[in-house]
Amino acid sequence: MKLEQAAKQLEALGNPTRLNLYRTLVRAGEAGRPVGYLQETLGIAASTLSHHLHRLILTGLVTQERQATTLICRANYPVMSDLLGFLADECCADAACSPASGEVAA
Amino acid sequence: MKLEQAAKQLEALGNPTRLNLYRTLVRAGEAGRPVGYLQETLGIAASTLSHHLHRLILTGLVTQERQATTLICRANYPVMSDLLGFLADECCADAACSPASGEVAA
DNA sequence: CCGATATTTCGAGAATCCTGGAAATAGTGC
DNA sequence: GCACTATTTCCAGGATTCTCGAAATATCGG
Repeated sequence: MKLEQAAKQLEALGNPTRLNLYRTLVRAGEAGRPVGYLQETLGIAASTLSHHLHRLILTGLVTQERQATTLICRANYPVMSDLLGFLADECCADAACSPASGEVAA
Repeated sequence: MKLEQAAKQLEALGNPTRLNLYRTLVRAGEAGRPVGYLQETLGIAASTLSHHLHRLILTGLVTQERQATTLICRANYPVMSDLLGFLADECCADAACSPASGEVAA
């Protein structure tokens, strides 16, 4: 079910700490950010950060790559793009909501 | 804080029942749907629906209007549009993410 | 192999959420 | 005002979340 997955991703972003975390990663771009850097920047316990990071990774919104002892985290753009696509398609909120995909009212 | 509000709205949508509910309202368009209709369609207890509806209304994603004894619920497009705007602006996930708003990496 | 650094897992407490039934409230029509 | 329908509020139980500290794990440099 696509809806279930979208809900999970929205829920993952629906927490101030995680949304802030995700935003930080998006702004970091392709370079990504090490976990330790994020921990200092966000000012939360390492275990707490690990927990939130895990949730974002589970939904696919964030990926990790190991570089020696540090883990680099990156925002996974395509997944977010998919999510926005779902919202536009299923829950279109724009005035330009054309009846392109799926019956509008049956 | 805009981030706090965005997180609240994302959290409101981050539940399968509520996302489905919201989608139903979006598809209903300007006509909206009465609470009772939603309750039958979604197949959940009236009190449960009322609870979820309340959350969506608190975040501004849904509005209600009374028509005699029934309450008509409608998706509040501008709020969703604002939310998508925030995501595009702060957490841009598109390849076309230009460095228009805010420093990209400082 | 050992010490050092980076990160996760474990355990736990407080808070919040989700769900539904029962009772209360709001509004209508007579 | 009264019966009636539509909806919300109250209550409660079970599940999940959020947060952190302490301990465990992983990787590197020597």
